[in-house]
Amino acid sequence: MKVLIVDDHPVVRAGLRALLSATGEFDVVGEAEDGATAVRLAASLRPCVVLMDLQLGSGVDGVTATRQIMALDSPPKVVVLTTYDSDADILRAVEAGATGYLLKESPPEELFAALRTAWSGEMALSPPVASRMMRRVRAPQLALSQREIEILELIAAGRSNREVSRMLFISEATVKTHLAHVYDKLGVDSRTAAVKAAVDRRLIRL
Amino acid sequence: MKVLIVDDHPVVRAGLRALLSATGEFDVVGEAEDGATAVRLAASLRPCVVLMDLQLGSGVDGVTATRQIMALDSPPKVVVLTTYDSDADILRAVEAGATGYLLKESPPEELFAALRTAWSGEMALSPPVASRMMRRVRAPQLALSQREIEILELIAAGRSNREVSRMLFISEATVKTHLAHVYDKLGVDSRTAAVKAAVDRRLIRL
DNA sequence: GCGCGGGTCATCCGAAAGGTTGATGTGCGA
DNA sequence: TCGCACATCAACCTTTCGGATGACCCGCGC
Repeated sequence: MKVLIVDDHPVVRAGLRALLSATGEFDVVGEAEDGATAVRLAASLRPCVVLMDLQLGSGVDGVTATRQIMALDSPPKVVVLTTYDSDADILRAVEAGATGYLLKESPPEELFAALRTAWSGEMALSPPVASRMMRRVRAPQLALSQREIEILELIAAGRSNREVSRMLFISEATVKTHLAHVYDKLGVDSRTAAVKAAVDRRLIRL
Repeated sequence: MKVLIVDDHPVVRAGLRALLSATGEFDVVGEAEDGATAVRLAASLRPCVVLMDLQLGSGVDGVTATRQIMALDSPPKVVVLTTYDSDADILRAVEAGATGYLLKESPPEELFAALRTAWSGEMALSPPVASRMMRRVRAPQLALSQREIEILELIAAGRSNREVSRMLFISEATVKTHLAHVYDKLGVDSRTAAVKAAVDRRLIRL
């Protein structure tokens, strides 16, 4: 199975290449350290599966790269391999077209299994990720909407309501309304407390 | 050269093992996924060098594990391999007795070189790390005082100025004065932005 | 002694944030 | 088709925050 590795850490790339190659089952046809290279190599090398880290140091991030790869002709499957299991990351990755989402804390066997599953076209989620998604559908009143997460992330980045409103092309009143809903759902009454609560519950990442 | 790998991510561990073993120069004699195991294996396996990640998921963190390993009889060298190059992390690791500090974004050759250098007893710092150290000795005025950090941590926990003032038995005016100094030092103009800046620079933890 | 940084406090004011209520439109599933 | 969640906006009001001052005390180093 032809695999393309995308990670901004050379050590991790080399490690993954060695790990996958040793099985004999996987053939690492290329490596990319940034999003642009990833898209280019995905188009030219035509791998079966792209193993994608979400945290790429500079330039295009993993989600954008995934979206661009899925826009190719007969695109490969994309399996996200990352450190964090925040709602925001998972949602964006799946929305961008990722066929799998697993954590670096997973055992290697799970990685192999996820690559096989993804290649067959099935969605491959590691247990912690799957349980997060389950909790999300079971308790939708505690979950923030994508818009609310989007706004809360900008708040967490230190932006004012006005800045957020301009960045999202909406009115300041709307930002305040969304934030009021966020405060209500998280049981807090200030932006800073909301950020902490959201980080604690892994709804966003700082 | 006998190496012990300490990292909480099985995928990274397996990758590093494959990478190091492939050189023929390094012999991975063991792996540990947490600090306690790391100390135990360092004592029983007697590796030449311990390759230590600072971010261990649960239990003892990498700095503490390093300190405990250095307290052993004829301890091995400890080389820190981590993602972040924050002042606080570097200082704590070196203070704990680490002989090397390199980033996961370094090329594999640098990793090999650092292991050799550390084994020979020399300090091995990757270039970005070394430059951070240099900047720190040149610009010590960027550091927050203990009191300022104490207040900023409460702010990061979502407390209001009034709550902080009552928790620290000082007036609200004093809290505001301290915060104004913090904003000035961090180059921001709101509490949320200050929290983000401080977390980014590892001045506080969330 | 004097300067300097740190910690403490106060006042005044404008800007920002938060609470409340109510309204409109859209999409989706029962 | 009827709700319901979501996203959008507005007006009003209170509280909080942030900026600009100025002041006092303490410990430390030159």
